[in-house]
Amino acid sequence: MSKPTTDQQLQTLIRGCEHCFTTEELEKRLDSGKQLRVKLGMDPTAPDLTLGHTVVLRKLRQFQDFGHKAVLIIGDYTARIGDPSGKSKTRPMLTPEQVKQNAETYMKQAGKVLDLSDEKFEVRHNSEWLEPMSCADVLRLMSQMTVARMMERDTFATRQKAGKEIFMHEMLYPLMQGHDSVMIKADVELGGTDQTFNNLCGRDLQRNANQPPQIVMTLPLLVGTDGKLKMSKSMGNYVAVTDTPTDMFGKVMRIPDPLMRSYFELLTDTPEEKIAALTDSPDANPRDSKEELAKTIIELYHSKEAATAAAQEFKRVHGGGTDGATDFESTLPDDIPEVAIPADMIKDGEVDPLSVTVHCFNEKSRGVAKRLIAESGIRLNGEVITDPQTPIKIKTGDILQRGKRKFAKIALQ
RNA sequence: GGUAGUGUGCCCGAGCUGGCCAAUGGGGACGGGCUGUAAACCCGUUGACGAAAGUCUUCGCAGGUUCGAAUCCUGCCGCUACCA
Repeated sequence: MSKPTTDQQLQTLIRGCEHCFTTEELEKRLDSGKQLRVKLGMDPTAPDLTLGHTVVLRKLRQFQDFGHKAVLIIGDYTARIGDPSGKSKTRPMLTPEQVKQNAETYMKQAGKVLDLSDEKFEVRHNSEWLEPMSCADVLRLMSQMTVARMMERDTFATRQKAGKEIFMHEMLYPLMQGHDSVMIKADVELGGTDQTFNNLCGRDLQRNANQPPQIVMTLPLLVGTDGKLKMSKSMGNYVAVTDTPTDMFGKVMRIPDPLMRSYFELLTDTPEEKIAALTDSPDANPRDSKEELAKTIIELYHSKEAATAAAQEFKRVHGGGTDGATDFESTLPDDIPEVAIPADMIKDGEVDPLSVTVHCFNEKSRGVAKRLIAESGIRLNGEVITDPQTPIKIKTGDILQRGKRKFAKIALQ
């Protein structure tokens, strides 16, 4: 394939971005023909990647495909502050070992999207230059920003308004992140829209350091499976890139319909016309469109076969209008975790319903198990358990079910 | 440093003229129903132990008053606002 023209690159790169500061600069920089250094910051505290992370990673990959270099910054030093965008208060200080381990996991997972070859990928830790800074260095850094400008930042502004505390050191975060850009001479920095301020900071600092300011491209935040909040691990509304095909399928099928379009746009390469046909057309059956979405995503992180298999399993388990095979056995998912039941829990082949429930599903007390049973939420081989008192007969291979989608395969010991 | 206010269960937030408070309400979460395991909607549950009666632990922390305290008093700590 011949080298794509500046214009082709530009069109592809801009697509899907929320903002680009500025497109003209990007065009000029691409036109120079040199390999651009495209920066992406990574927080070493959250090693499990979600589809939310992949939105930015996919963009980075596009740059790589055009021959540019991805520069991953591991924010091992900035993690000590904690990004003020997050709500979490004090962050535990990470040991170098933890950072290393987290970074490895990250890379392993990011590798599903990125090209990790040396000529297109570089990793740096920001402790490399932040750690040795003297107080004078920090003063110099701080003198480049005014309080007023800092307070413009939405998270600071809203917190201020809400009467929430803001700590001085938090204001250092954007500066440090910007300083990273200076140190690695970034041409472009990518990030979610919540990073806009931080990334723009880099432009100012670079300008002051007589560097051409980086182009800042921000990508939309992926809404989580709950349909409301930004996808994040802490909110539990995420799909992890390491999720099994079955899990991915189930989670994607459960997203609210209106989210389909953005998922297609941000997470897949599906061409616009097809997206329109699947999501906007009145003929499109939303269920089928969503299945298509789920399969497309699984293909990206697993394989085509896995995608098809997951779809079939889903149909079978949830009886999506198939041949009426509704007996209990045939509607079980494939991968039910096996739970060993300790011998002392069993008496004459019977167990106390409360104990097994707590044991199999890790409930936090017998009280919640009791409630679940009272609410007809616990089933043994498809039969609802009605009385928490009556011991139940149990044998290896039995299926205990909690709610709609938690299962455990009994294994007596 | 001064003055005023405030600190409640996963979160927000009532209660605070003492007992009827394990503590109203909302959100979230969970379970059931309806569905396309979507959304919306309806019903229910949401401190621990107990079959239950009941018992225990919980309203920033530590003491005190009282038959009895989330509620009153004292000290401490945190947060907020105004003033300095």
